Formats: sequence, structure tokens, C-alpha cells
Amino acid sequence: MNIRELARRSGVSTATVSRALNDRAEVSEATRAKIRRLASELGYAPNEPARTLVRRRSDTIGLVWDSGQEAMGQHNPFLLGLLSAVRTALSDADYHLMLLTTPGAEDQDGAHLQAVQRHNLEGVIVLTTPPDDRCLRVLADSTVPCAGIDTAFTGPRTVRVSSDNAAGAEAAVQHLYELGHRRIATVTGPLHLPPAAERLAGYLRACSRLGLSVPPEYVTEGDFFLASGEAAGKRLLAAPDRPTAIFAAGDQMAIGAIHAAADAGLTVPGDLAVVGFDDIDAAALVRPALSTVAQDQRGLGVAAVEALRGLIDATTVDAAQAQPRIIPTRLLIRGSSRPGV
Amino acid sequence: MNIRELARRSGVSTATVSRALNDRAEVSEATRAKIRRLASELGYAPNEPARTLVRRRSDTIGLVWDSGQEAMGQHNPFLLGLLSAVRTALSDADYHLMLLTTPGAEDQDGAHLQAVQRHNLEGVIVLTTPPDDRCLRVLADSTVPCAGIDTAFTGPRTVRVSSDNAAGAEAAVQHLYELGHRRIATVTGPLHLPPAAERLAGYLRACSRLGLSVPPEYVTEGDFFLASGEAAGKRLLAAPDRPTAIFAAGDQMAIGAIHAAADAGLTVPGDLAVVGFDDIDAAALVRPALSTVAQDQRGLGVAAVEALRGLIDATTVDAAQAQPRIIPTRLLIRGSSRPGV
DNA sequence: CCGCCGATCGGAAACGTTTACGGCTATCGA
DNA sequence: TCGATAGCCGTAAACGTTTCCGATCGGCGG
Repeated sequence: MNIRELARRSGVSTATVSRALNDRAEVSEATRAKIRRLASELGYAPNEPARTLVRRRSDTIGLVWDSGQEAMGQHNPFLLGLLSAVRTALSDADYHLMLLTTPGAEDQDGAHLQAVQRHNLEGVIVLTTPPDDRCLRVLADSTVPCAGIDTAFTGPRTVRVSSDNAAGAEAAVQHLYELGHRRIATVTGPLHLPPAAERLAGYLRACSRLGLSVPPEYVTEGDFFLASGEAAGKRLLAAPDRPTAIFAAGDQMAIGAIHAAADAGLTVPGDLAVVGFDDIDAAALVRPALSTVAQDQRGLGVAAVEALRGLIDATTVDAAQAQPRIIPTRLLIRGSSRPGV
Repeated sequence: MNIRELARRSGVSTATVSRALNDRAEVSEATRAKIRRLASELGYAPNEPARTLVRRRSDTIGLVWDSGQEAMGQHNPFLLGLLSAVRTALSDADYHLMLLTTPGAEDQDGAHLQAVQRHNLEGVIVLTTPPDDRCLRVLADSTVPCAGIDTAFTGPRTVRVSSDNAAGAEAAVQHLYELGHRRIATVTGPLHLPPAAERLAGYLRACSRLGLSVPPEYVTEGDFFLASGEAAGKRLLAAPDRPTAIFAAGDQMAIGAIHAAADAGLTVPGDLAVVGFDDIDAAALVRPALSTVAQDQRGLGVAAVEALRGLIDATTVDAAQAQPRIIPTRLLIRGSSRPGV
């Protein structure tokens, strides 16, 4: 069942059918209705490849996410949430979604760019991918519109969407301060990653604003994984002026710190309050439940799609679109910081 | 840069270029090499929509996953792992991947089938979607090849890929038996879901094989979430002949049972051993770390792709392909069952 | 020397859609 | 009454590939 067959049965030409189905004005309401009815009766579905071919646009955008961490068996915890958010936001905007696969080492670096050309993709959304991905560099350097969530790469038509990491960290410290804590330490992520650096900056800003002293040993660089948080916690809790609270830049590290406290015979949140970042699934499952700074996955997804549409529609590179979109976070207070919860 | 331009620069016809790039035999090695070189020099990438149009096949398969649980803020824990596995398995088989979006309620039920026709998709992989999805029923009833992972739906060209839930459960009980436990209870998932029913069957089979008695109160139906496991644990541990071990059909419920033990003043695994199912991220983060039956995500993905290819290539519906592919599981022994780990 | 054959290539017709262009009818103002 | 105009529609040319038919050209056996 193609458009010619449908045209024949409707008693009109293919041009009219096309116009009717695409809501063009030059068709009378009567014939439009008849064509519509016949189309759904016959189960006609327009052939997208053919449309793409002649229209030179596919209404499709590509999606890339990190595969580096997967190789280590470690998934970024909220990737799935982002994925869902992006998916629904894109389908709300009437876009189709194609998954791009990061090639193996033997393949060439231009794989993503090639895929964009081959499929006439109109843009790409990149999820939490390390900025040193060479395959991604090629893409970002091209004129393909790109929106990166929780990742930092720059290029001629690129926009970054990210949580307000600094404000989130600041809110966490503020929360601990209001609970009476004055000795607040932090465990950061790898500081070459922008989110980790921003969370540290927020922590430092809050401390300075609140007049808290930050001895150098209160800042430990971790790697976002459990063990680094546990090690940092162990060291911090063994020190003479041990902190009464720890802000960890990732939930896994926060849970590690709680383990360290338990090993040291300390209770949480009584002897040590802990706040994490990200609100991974496990945060609600551990005991005590982990207070944490939750990212607005849906908001991130919607903003990314919106920003990408801006890039696509913009004929000239507007300076206003080049600057990053910052999405607010939300502090979830649970048992690891507030007693009796 | 299209094939005509490339042909002009190579001094051959478009037909020859097409043959060269598609590894057809009727081209001399010399011209093939020249065309190849020129193509990569000029950055030529064939236009997939045009190829799809004329070849009547897109080398693309669709991917559907459940959106029901997401609405509740609950993600299926290993969906992401499956996604990655399917993605790499498909790209290894030189397929492209398109994400299908489950439509909102106002949309029609044929959305998935329509998407398949529109994009010329050659098959669909369905991930952990409830079998009562109407949109999916339409798809399964059509002649579109479908492979469902961890879900059960039947249709004319459908194959199911699933973990060996029964054997996994059996191994868990066996493990507990070997540790000396004789009173082993279980918390199941919703029994109308095949995986939950199969895990219960495996539990029952192991108990009967090992000569363990299963009083009716030892079997509790949960909902895979934390609270149901905690409630079941609380009830079981308050009973006079309380079990010394619990096999939970899901990790969240297993963690809930551990919480119940802690509330009852019991130690894990000393007073109560617990084994879960799925190996979600949190299983390695809680304390004690959760023993669990891990699913082979990569294996599931590879098997699904393989089965789907079989369905696609098969001209006639082969009976051998209709029966489900069962992927073995792996028992991970951690601190919640074995002391001193 | 002739016909045949294999290897290699080109011409041109599809594939299903959109859209520029033009044609027809009816209405309307002058 | 006539030209202009608006509304509606059809014809046909693209879009970039693949592939069916031939065509050409050596080589080779008879």
C-alpha cells in the first residue's frame, strides 16, 4: 500500500494525497477527510525513507552514550533515567530516535559523523560521555548540532546541558550546616571532569559563605566508586579533628563513607551525617537511607531536546544558544543526615 | 557528495561505484581500490534512506521497552545492561537501531506496527514489557519478527529469550542448603509474571528434591519492590518456626528482608541468610553485600539478536525457532549468605 | 579464423514520496 | 461582459541508490 494506490482508490492524484496527509492548505476539507478515512481504513503508512530522500530531512536525531564505563561493568546510574526522559521529550517534539554505537577500537574515529551523514540525522544528543572520546571530538568539530547532557565538549554547533552542580553541592552543605554541623568534609569525583569540579566549587563556596574552615585534609579526591568513598571516610574518621559530616560528590562514595563509619563504630547520622549526589537507586535501599542531591532527569532531557531544536532551526549560530543550560537540582533529605527519619 | 559525483571523479559509472562499495564480484580489484580510496578521501557516505528505498530493507531493527514502570519512578534495574548488550550485539551484526516510543494513552494501539512499516524495520526487540500492553499485542499479532527478552508474548513470528529462572532459583536454594539451612522461605514476585512464576517453581523443585518441607506460610507473594520484601521478612521472622534463610525472587525484596532482620535484632547471615535475584547495582553496595542470582545480560542480548536474525531470514516459520531461548544464570555468593565474606 | 565465454562495465529503470508549476472552475468587482 | 483572483487539483521532475540488461573486449578452443 503506497501513496499511488491510495490516490487511485481515493480518486485523486498522489500530490493531493500528500498534501492532505501533511496538512497543507491547498486541499478542500471534504477530500482531506475522505483521504484521511481511506488511509486509516487501508492501513496506509507513509514510507519514511522516501520522505527523507526527497525532503532532505529525516526528523530523526541520534543518541550516543558512553560505552567506556560499561566495559568495566559499571553503569552510570542515572543514564537510564536520562534515556527515558530524552526519548519522551523527543517523541513529544515529533522526532525519531536512532541509537548510535561507539565503534570498537579498530574502527575509524569518524563513525558517528558518518552515521549522521548516512541517515540524514539532524542532530545528536550525547549522554555522559567522557570528553576524551575521539569519535565524539570529530562529531563536535563538525557542523552537526550536538547537545551534551552532563558532559563537556565544545564545537561550532554545540550546547551543553547540565545540572546545577555547584548549587546542589551548596544546598547539601547548607543543609548540614542547619543541622548544626560545623566540621564538614567532602569527597570529590575525578576533578578533571567538570561535574566533579563544579560540585567541589559549590562545597567550597558554601563553606566560605558560612564561615566554615576547610582544612586541606577535608577535601579528598575520589573516583565516584564505592571503595574510594570508603577509603576517604576511613582516613577522615581516624583523624584527630574528625568531621561530623561528609558531603560526597557521588552516592556510591557516600555509601562507602557510611560503611567506613560503621567500621569505626560510629552511628549515622548520630556521629556522622552523610549527604551524597545523584540519587541512584541504591540511595533509597541502604540503611540509613541516603540523603542526596537528586538531578532532574526529565528536566535535563527536555532542556537538551529544546536546546537541540534551537541549534537545528537556527540558521546562524546565535551566541545565546551557545551558553550552557543549567537545570536545578533537588535536595532529598533522608536518614543519613537527619536523625529520626 | 553523492554517488554520482563520486562516479564522475572516479571516471566510472554509478553502477560500478555501487558494486565496488557493496563488495560485489563484478568489479576488478583495481577499480574497486581506486573507488574505495577516493570515497574515503572525499568523505563519501552512502545515503541510507535511498538505499532503503530501493532495496526494500533498512538493516534497522526497532527497540521497545517498558514505560509503565518509569511512570512510577521505578526503573527495571538491569534494563540498562540489556540495552547495552542488545546495542552492541546488533551493531556487531551490522544492524542499525531505532528506538520506538510507546505512545500516550490518547494515541492508537497500532503505533509500534505503524512505526515498523514507516521505517521499514526488519524486526523488533522488546525488553521487559508487561504482556498486557495493547500496543505490543498488535505488533506481536502481525507478521513482524519480534524477540522478547524477559517478557512473554506470543504471535506468529515471535521468539522469547529469557534467563533460566527456575535453575537460578534452584541453585540459590541448593547453595543455602549446602550452608546447612533447612528452613528456607521465599518471597516471590507477582505470580502472573512468568519470571516470578518460574523462580517460584525452581524454589519448589529444589525443596522437594532436597527433602525440605515447605509450609504454606513460607511462600509469600511480593511485588519486586523493597517494602514487600520487608513486610514478608517481618512476618516470617515473627513466626514460631521462623526460617533461617530466605530466597527472594528480586534483589529489592531481598534487601527489604535484610532490613526486617535488622529490625528484629537478628544478624545477617548469622541468624538469617538471604539470597536475591538479578544482581542490581545496589546488591554490591548494601551491607552485608547481597548474594544473588545474576542474569547474563550480554548473553540475553546476543541470544535475542541471534534469534531475531533467525526469524528475519527464515522464509517459513520454523518450529525450532519458535521455542524460547533459555540463558543460564550465575550465582554470586556474597556476605548475606556466607559468613565471613 | 570464428564463435563463445567470462570478466568488467555503463545505461536506465525503478523505489515512494514531495513540490514547483501550471491548469481549471467559479466568484467577483468594474 | 470581461479580466482578475482565489481555491483546488494534476503532471512531472526530482531525491540518491540498486540492479536488470546489455555491451564491449580479450582470450581460447575448435
